[in-house]
Amino acid sequence: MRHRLKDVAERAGVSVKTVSNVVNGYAHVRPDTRARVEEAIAALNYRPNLSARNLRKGRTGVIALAVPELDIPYFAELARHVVTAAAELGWTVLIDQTGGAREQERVVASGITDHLIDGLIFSPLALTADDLVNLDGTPMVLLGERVDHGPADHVVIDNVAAAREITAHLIGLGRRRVAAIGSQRTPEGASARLRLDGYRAALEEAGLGYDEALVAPAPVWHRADGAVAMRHLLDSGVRPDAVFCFNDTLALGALRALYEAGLRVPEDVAVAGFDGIEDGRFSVPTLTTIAPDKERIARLAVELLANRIDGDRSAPARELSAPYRLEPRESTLGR
Amino acid sequence: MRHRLKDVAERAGVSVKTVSNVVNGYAHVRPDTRARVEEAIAALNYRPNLSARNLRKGRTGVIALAVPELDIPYFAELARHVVTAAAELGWTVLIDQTGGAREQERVVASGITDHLIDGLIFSPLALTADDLVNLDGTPMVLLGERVDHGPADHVVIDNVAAAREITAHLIGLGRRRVAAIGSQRTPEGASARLRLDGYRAALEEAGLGYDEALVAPAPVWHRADGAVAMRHLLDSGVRPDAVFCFNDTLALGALRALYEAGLRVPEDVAVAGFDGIEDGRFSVPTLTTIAPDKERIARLAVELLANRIDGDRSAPARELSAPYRLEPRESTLGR
DNA sequence: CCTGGTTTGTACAACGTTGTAGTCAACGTT
DNA sequence: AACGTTGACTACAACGTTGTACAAACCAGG
Repeated sequence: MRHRLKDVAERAGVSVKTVSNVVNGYAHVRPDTRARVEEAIAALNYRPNLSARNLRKGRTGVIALAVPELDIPYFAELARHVVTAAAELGWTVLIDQTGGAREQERVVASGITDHLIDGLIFSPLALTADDLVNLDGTPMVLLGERVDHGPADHVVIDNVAAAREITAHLIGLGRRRVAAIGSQRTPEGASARLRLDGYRAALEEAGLGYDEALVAPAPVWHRADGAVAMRHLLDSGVRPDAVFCFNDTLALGALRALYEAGLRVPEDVAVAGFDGIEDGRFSVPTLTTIAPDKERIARLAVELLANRIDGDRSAPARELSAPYRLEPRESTLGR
Repeated sequence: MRHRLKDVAERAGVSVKTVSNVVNGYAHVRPDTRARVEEAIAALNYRPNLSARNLRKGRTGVIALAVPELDIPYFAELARHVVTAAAELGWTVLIDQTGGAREQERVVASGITDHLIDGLIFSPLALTADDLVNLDGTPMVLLGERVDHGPADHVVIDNVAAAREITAHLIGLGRRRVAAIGSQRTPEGASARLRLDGYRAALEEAGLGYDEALVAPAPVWHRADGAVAMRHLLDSGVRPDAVFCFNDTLALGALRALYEAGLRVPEDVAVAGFDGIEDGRFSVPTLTTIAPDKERIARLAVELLANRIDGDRSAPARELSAPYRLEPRESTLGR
């Protein structure tokens, strides 16, 4: 049985609005009145109807987080932090899975969730800036760099610098044939492009040539794709002595393929990933990676969104950068 | 700029209700009227206000999924399937993280999400049947077996039989000192209790004694806890030749600890897990596990909830069982 | 050409909440 | 004693939608 303000009001012998005032913490309510109302609220187990409140206020208290897939650990970990950060500001998070499909992403971006959400935190894979023009004004914060300088707020990490740093780490270990796994030819694969740029920059800085044959594409970045790409590299006869995988799941797949091929990591081939997922701390061997500060990313995104929702919606788009850390582990250092 | 039924009505030269009828597919609208209205809807990019619709209809089209932690792979994978299954029935899923804390779980169960959701799919860790009496009628489906025969619908898998089967698999390989990792003494740890029962049953069936010293507790079931428990077993000098871990993340931690101790898997110690998470297909070695049919679990849960929401709310609680499969891999079979 | 039923459309109220405007009493100031 | 100010509360309307009740236009059959 659900009760309404009216039921509480009748029980407490006051007007509906007074109950509303108590619920919302309005100051000018006599203590004894407040007590009576609170007693009635407790007795009836009253809970406000959010639909009605939203209708009246034009706010829902819900934000959406759209990610490609929840069972990619990076996104799951990110989601956890977003939910936590949002909860601190009194928001509930509704999670959308886009599957990374452009059409689905466009539907989400154009507000499929309708008036149910106050704002959107969006980690797009396939979406381009063009797809974003059609927004009907729902505030949005983008994560990652796939949509370069679109019309919305961004939280990014410096993919180029991070990729360069981890590639330099491999080179610093004395490796000379450093492969890369995860390149993408599609115009949407901006993260892949940036990480490839960083990889290339590090090679050139070290005076090593860029060799197309050492770069293996991966249309999707799952474990299985990493394993396939690694096998492909080994079969092609190029014999790398190190691999930089553009994310951690690719790297875990690559580790698996190397194990199956009877190669030792890092003695024969050093392996590095990107994302800093929890798995990498327990894999055999543990995985060297670039660990973006996910908590910070989530917090910045939520704060940007809050500013946009509560503040000036026509203010120019902001771009904030989150820090990352190189975490060297067994897959490059050995035990 | 957001438009309302009224705006569309004015543009099409009809009443608000007629637009509403078009939007809701009401049959008796003349084709030319319908066309005019649809033109206006398209021109204004009209989207219904869900808060208002919900207020009027008493339905929100949103269900919640409450899980302990999203970055435990099992729950992330489950969440993905629930989101997919719900989408097919036109529902949006709101994901709640309870952290497995009893207080938080109670808050969620008692309807923190208020009138925003039509129903709840709940995978509780710490909650007991007593905590569930206070529901204000929001339909709920429980996953797992932590709350035995509570007042709500359940989707379960046969934990005892599954645990017995995988333990028997270890024994069938000739192992005689089969340890277990993940027991819990708290009254809430029902899954742990059931899996321990299955483990014990398999031992007795094989004529092997149950040895308390071979059972390592793990208050939480993360990778790190599995590693700690495994180290503890090794240090205690009991020297198992196989380990059944009560979930896969514990098992991955155990694999890691065995690797650090210089022991070979499965030659020295065979390892088995429970949950069938994706990681287990790519770990070194790959992980033998019990794989519950998560897609089926999600689908059954969504269907049970749908029946409860649309149908008779006072019907007796139903309990459905989902199948599982033993998946033997390298961690017990070798390569 | 009337009758009775169906089709197509409209007006109004209601869902539960909160913002605005207002009432009335108590208070302090001049 | 008359005044404005403040505190405590209430009545009413509105948020955008849809169910109910009804009116008008249309159709078929006699």
